[in-house]
Amino acid sequence: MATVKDLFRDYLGKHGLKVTRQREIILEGFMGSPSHLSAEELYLRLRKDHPNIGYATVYRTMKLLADSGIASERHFGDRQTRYEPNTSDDHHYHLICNSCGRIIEFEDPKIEDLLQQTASDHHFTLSHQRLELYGLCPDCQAR
Amino acid sequence: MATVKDLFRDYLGKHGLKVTRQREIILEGFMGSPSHLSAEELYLRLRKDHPNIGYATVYRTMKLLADSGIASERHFGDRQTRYEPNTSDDHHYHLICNSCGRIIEFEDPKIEDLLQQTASDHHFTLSHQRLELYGLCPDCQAR
DNA sequence: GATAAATTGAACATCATTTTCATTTCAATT
DNA sequence: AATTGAAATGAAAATGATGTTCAATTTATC
Repeated sequence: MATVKDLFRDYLGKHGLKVTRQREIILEGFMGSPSHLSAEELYLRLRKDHPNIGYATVYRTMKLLADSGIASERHFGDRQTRYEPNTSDDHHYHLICNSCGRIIEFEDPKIEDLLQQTASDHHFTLSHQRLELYGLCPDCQAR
Repeated sequence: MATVKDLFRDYLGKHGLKVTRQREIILEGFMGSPSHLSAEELYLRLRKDHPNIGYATVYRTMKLLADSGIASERHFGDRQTRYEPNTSDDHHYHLICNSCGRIIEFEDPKIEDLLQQTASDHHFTLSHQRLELYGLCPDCQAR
């Protein structure tokens, strides 16, 4: 089976780009971290084991991961761009706690259908979608 | 009936803030412009008739409009924060063309119900939500 | 109208991200 | 294994949206 690493190598090859030590390290670091990290957060994590990896390289590589379809860019409330690995069963949405920042993912085929229907009604062809619910999680309500 | 202007004055008064010429000009400019303008775009528009209004003042006032509930901040694909007037019949969503940037608003009570249901399932109390569909509008598909 | 507190505008600060550019690395070839 | 040209790297500087500072001005209240 094609691993994510293979996918990335493929993508690089087909675009005249090179497989480098840094890109492999960054991909591994990304796959082995919790989802929704920002480029900076990933940089800080990688730094421990790889103090020689540059800030800009992490930014550049995250863009490549997004371009290659391995990751998706996400924007939540704050300023930073966050990345999450793309799963094959694509569409999921987010439930975000305003207080503790907890992020819960969920899916809903019924919602998905309705969204697709709406797009069709307006004669749009959809590329991607964003759905986020913000509120207080049970724990934070308790306080 | 209370106009938006009255609402804003009220808000300012109750918070020990002052009604100034600039704030009134900015509010009027905002209400008289297409929705989804960024602070910078509004600044550029206002500048024509009011060359003496400062950049920072527009930013500050837009924040006030958001705080007072008159406007809502929105983040679409790009970096800029955009503002839209708050209507009383709150929840609507956005359909955005990747190519020409056109923004279409829509509502859907069925979707709204499903979202509310999802939040309940996770014992979340919702504060706000964000739903955006990105794709190509009919015109841009034609090209 | 005097007064104190809030606001303004211009310049500067900030924060995430991007770009520049000299140096290094990769990969295809001799 | 050495050559070579294109692409990548890292450090520093640039960028772009937004925030903040501070002296000068304006507003609301007395």
